[in-house]
Amino acid sequence: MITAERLFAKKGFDATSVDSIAKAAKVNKALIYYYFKNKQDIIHSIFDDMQEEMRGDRRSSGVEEGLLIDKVMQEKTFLSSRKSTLSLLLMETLKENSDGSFLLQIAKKEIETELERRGFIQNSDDPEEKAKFQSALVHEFFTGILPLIGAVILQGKFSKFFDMEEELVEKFFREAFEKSHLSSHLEP
Amino acid sequence: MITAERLFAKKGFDATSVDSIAKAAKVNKALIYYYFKNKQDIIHSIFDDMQEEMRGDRRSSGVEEGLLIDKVMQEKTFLSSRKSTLSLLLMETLKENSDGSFLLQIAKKEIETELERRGFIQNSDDPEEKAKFQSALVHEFFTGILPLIGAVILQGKFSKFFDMEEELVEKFFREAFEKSHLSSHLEP
DNA sequence: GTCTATATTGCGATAGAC
DNA sequence: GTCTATCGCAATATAGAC
Repeated sequence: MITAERLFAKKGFDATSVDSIAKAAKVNKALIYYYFKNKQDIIHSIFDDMQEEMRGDRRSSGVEEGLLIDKVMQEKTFLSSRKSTLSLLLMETLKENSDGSFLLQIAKKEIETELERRGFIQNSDDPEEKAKFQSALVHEFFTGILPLIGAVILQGKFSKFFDMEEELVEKFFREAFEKSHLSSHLEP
Repeated sequence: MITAERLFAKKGFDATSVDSIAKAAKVNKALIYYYFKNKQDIIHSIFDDMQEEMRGDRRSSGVEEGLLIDKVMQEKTFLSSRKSTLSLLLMETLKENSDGSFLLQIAKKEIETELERRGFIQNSDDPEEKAKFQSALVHEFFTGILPLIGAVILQGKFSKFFDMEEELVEKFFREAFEKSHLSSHLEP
């Protein structure tokens, strides 16, 4: 499945044949159809796995102390280990056909955990509290998660295209993210 | 071609057959191959058109005065009119196979124009000046362009998923973008 | 320039032996 | 569970009449 994931990320889901997956994974194609109902089922399983992994509290390994930006960059490093899945997830989300629920589901979980930790109240009856929560939700998704995912996926292409060392891009991204998103965190 | 663009954005490039394009555009399939060398040539033409359109100074119609955030939201409205192309562009950029040059080329043009307007010096011999420019480049791309494009493409899905009025999402995005990206604009 | 018809290949999916 | 062989179809692309 990890082979399929890599191929999907490379050429896109629709341009990747089950034949090529079987060949790359050195297994028989019929075997794939023994474990997966059809091609869609493969990508579906990949997304399910990702969702599961995000649910698990990998943050337990992280330090609770330290600068916020350090935690974010640690999160970025973790996401980088799932770069292929993220690419694929975003690609499929962009299709108008898709409702984007896989990506948004994962983002929702991440953001809500984060916001509750910071003292925001979800599902409040007070319209003002609710608005604050929604505002923070939009803020986190569009100026937090999106740049982060974008950096994970596009940093390499960016550094090649602009002929900059990847470490330099990483450093500048760190500064930019801290100055823009992190410094604009709202109080609940 | 605008029909092809819409279908590509809907199901993705590879999942869209030339047959379906011909049918949707109510033209003969062979006619498409008369005007375009092959399927790739269609998407290539779409991207070329986009690049051309971005080169044209549509900004001439915009006001020079007014709040920065107003200009940005005006830019966002313009980009929304090219939502399909943007989706397609981003989808193709995400493939590891792609070098992402189409999207980055367009972004480069946009950012460099913007940065020079703000007094940054490109291609300076002074390493400090150069670093400032590169830092701003990273800043603009990852915390400026990316959230903007993301909002154009995903705002609709976001509002459906979280059951919020699209106008409300738009309003919160405006606030978030102003507080995060715009307020962190660096001096040259 | 625009159409019909068709060549040709590649792909998803399955049957059935072991 | 794992393999070979193959079916059926859909997709890209072109030939050639008008």
